[in-house]
Amino acid sequence: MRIGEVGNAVGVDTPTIRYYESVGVLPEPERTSSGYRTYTSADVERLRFVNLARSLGIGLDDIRQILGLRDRGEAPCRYVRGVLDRQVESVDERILQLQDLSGELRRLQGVAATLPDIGAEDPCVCHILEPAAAH
Amino acid sequence: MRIGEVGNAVGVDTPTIRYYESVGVLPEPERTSSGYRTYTSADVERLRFVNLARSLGIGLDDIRQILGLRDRGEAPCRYVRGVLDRQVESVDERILQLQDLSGELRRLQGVAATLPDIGAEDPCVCHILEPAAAH
DNA sequence: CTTGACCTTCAAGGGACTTGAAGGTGTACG
DNA sequence: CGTACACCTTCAAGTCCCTTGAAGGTCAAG
Repeated sequence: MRIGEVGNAVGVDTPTIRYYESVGVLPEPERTSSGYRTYTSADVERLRFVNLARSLGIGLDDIRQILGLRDRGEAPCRYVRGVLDRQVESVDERILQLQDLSGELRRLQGVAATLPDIGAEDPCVCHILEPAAAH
Repeated sequence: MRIGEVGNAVGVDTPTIRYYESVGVLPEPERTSSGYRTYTSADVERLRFVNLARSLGIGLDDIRQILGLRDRGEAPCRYVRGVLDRQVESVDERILQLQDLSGELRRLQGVAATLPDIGAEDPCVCHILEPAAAH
C-alpha cells in the first residue's frame, strides 16, 4: 500500500503520516525501487491506533511510549491507565477554565451592548473590556 | 520604570514583554544610556490591557488591531464587539468538544478498570483504547 | 507523448511564548 | 576597592502538532 491509500483508509493526510514517521511514532517503511513508501497492514493498524489516541487528545510522546512498550513485548495497560487519568484531569480542568471564560465573555457582551461607542478623547484603551480588570 | 518592575506591576514576565514588543503589540520604549528599557505609565496601562485581553483568550492579532485603532484615534468598540462575539462562539464550541472528550475518556477509564492487563501475545496495540474505534 | 495524479525532500510558518547561552550593568556590603 | 548578586541585553532555538509551499521525480491512462 502506498502512503495515499493508507491515508484514505485511516483518515490521515499524507504529510501527517510522514510527520509521524519523522518523529519516530511510525517506523520507516519499505520503499519501492523508485523510493515510494510501501506500508503493510500492521503499519495501517499502528497508524489507526495513533489516530485514535490523538483524537482522545493524547500527546505524541505518550503514544510513542505506549507503542514502545508494545514493541518491546510489554503490556502498555498500566501506562495507558495513567495517561487516561492525567488526560481526564487536564480536560476537566480546561473545561472549568473555559466555562469561566465563557461567562466572563458573555458578561462583557452584555456590557458592550449597553455602552455607546467612545470617542478618541476617552482616556482608556477600551471602556468595554477595561472594567473587567476589577476582578 | 525598568522592565522587571513593569512585569511585577502587571504580572507578566520580562521575556513576554520583550516578545510583545518584538511582534509589535507594544512600542519600542526609551532606553537608558546603558541600553535598559524604560517604561512610562502609559506603557504600563497598555501592557495591562494586553494582559487582560490575553486572559480573555483574545489573540495578539486582534489585540494589535484594537490598539492600532486607538493609536489612530478611532473607537475600537465595534471591533471589540466582533471579537467578543467570535470568542464566545469559539470558546463554547471548544467546551462542547472537550465535554465529549471527557465523557469518552471516562468511559475508557471504566473499561480500563475492569479489564486485566494483556500479555505480549495479544494482537491489538491496546485492548483498552481500541474498542473505542467502534464509534 | 503528454496530461494529471501521485510521490519525494527540505524548509518554513503558525501561536504564544519559553528557555538557554553568553555577556553587560548597577548596587549593596565587607 | 572588590566582588557578589540581581538585573538587564541580544540572539537563537525549543515547544506542540502539524500545515503549506517549492521544486522536482514516477507512473498509468489516453
